[in-house]
Amino acid sequence: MMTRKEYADFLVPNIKHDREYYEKKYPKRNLEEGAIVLRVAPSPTGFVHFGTLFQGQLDHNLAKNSKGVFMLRIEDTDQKREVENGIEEILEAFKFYNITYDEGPISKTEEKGAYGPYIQSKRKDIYGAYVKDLIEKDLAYPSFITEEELERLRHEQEVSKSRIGYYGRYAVDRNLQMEEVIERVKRNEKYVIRLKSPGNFDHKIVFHDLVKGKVEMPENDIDHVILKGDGLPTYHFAHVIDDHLMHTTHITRGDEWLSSLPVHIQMHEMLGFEIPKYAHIAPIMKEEDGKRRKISKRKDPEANVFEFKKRGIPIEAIKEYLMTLSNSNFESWFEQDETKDIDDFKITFEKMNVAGALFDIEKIINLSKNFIARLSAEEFYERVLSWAEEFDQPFYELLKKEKETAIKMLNIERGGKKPRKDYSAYSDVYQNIWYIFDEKWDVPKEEYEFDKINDVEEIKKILTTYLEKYYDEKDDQDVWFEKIKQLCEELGYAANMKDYKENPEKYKGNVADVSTVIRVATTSKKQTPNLYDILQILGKEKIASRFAKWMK
RNA sequence: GGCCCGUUGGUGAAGUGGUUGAACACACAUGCCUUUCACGCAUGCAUUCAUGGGUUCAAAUCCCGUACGGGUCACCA
Repeated sequence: MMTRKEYADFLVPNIKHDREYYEKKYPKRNLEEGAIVLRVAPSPTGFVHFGTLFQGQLDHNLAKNSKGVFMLRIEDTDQKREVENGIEEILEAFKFYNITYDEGPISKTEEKGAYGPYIQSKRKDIYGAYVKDLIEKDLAYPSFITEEELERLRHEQEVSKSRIGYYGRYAVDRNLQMEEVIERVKRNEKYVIRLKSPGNFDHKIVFHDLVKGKVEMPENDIDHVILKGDGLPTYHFAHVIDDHLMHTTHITRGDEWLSSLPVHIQMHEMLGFEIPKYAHIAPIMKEEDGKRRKISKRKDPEANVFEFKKRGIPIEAIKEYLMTLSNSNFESWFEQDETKDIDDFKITFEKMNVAGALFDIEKIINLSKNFIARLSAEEFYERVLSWAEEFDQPFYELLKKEKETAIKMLNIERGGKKPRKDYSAYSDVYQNIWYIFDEKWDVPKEEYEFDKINDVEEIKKILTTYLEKYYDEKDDQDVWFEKIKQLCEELGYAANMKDYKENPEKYKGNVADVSTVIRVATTSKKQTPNLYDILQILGKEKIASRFAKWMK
């Protein structure tokens, strides 16, 4: 006959330390009053999800503003779903988005912080210690029931319209005698460890969630698996143990977890742990066929944070968006002074929306446009350059070679109170500036976007007259435009729009039409930033050679 | 099906019983400015807060029912 201690050791063998050891190893944190401890805990099961970033940003902000601690923990207890490089991708994403954590893995083998390991698969001994403690106290038991049997039970319950699950009279293994268990284990039968739930479904528990407010739910009476057949814990158990030992004060997580709150509370109680505060965050939604659903890794490319990097949307824009989703009053706070550090905004749980917001790429693009417009030409250039290095190699080479021209081009109508807002991402740049580079300047005549004036003789006349009689590199913009007007008058076009609108029949056309001819001849496009600036960047020689195509 | 959570314009939302004639931002539309585009400026865009009932002198705000949407009921997180 075994003692309960020996029994626990028999069921969960090779555990080096006991519960007391770990309790002592991870003492209470010495933090300031009001400091909160949070963690983001993604699973390495694929690309990094937008929601993970959202939560990371949120937790980081909350921890920073309370002088608390923000941790990154990797929840890799599902070996079947784990993907190669999953952990590295998470680390990389946090690094790229510049969301820094105080504790957590910094590579697959290294980590920082005194409450680790921060990768769950490395915490097996810890979970084992606590499972054994529960078994000793007869609060957990081995269960031999197979998946097929469980499936049958489920079916039975469905037919009899009973509540589904392994609980109460259905939880037959909870009554197994020690002798029988030992016998079956020795016969090599597979088993898991289940919680011996003391709950009663007819009893209600009332809980206060930081986001959802008061929540009332039935007590948990299901004997959930806490240790799986592979020796790793389930999420429920790992969460309770880890957040207890890491002294997490506030659990932020997606609201899909709300319904398992009763289990988690129960586990805390059974283990004698203090219950942390919970904040169940609404997921980011997506609309499809008039229906809303959670944004999904599989169906929605924009759920992958890498997509924004690839598209060249500044991380600052993404972060602003995330902040707005967290607390909508962020926007007006930030508007007052867009140079301030967004981390200084204090997010509060109270202001978080209880319902899931629809993902809005238009809003992100708008934020991105505004952010890019505020950048100096030099900084914008550097950002585009490093983006191109990774995603558009030929453009990268060109930018490097033609740095000065590129910066001049990016600088048009930049700075000042009302900057241009025509770049929504780094990937927009090439299509807007390519024509300034001689290397790219080889446009077939049919691609020129001449508009109202498209008669070759007339074009030739305008260009020739302009170049020979009016164009002077040294003119400032006002003089330059005066001369364009003079050109118009000489050739029978209205020099200003008002005159033209009053008496359109008196003129061949107007100053806009004439400007368009010059614009198209130099850039091939009828829509460009300020023509004067473009002509200045090119210089007389290049202008002349570009005009030449039409002057033969 | 059981158990939970939610519902204010196309979108994010403000709103916590009475100056709400429902802020603000994005999107959209129109106009102005203008050498094109972009910017900027102006105007418009929910006669009403899913819906039915109730409480109240007064409801988007409080209560109840209904509908719809979402989540969960795994040895996945």
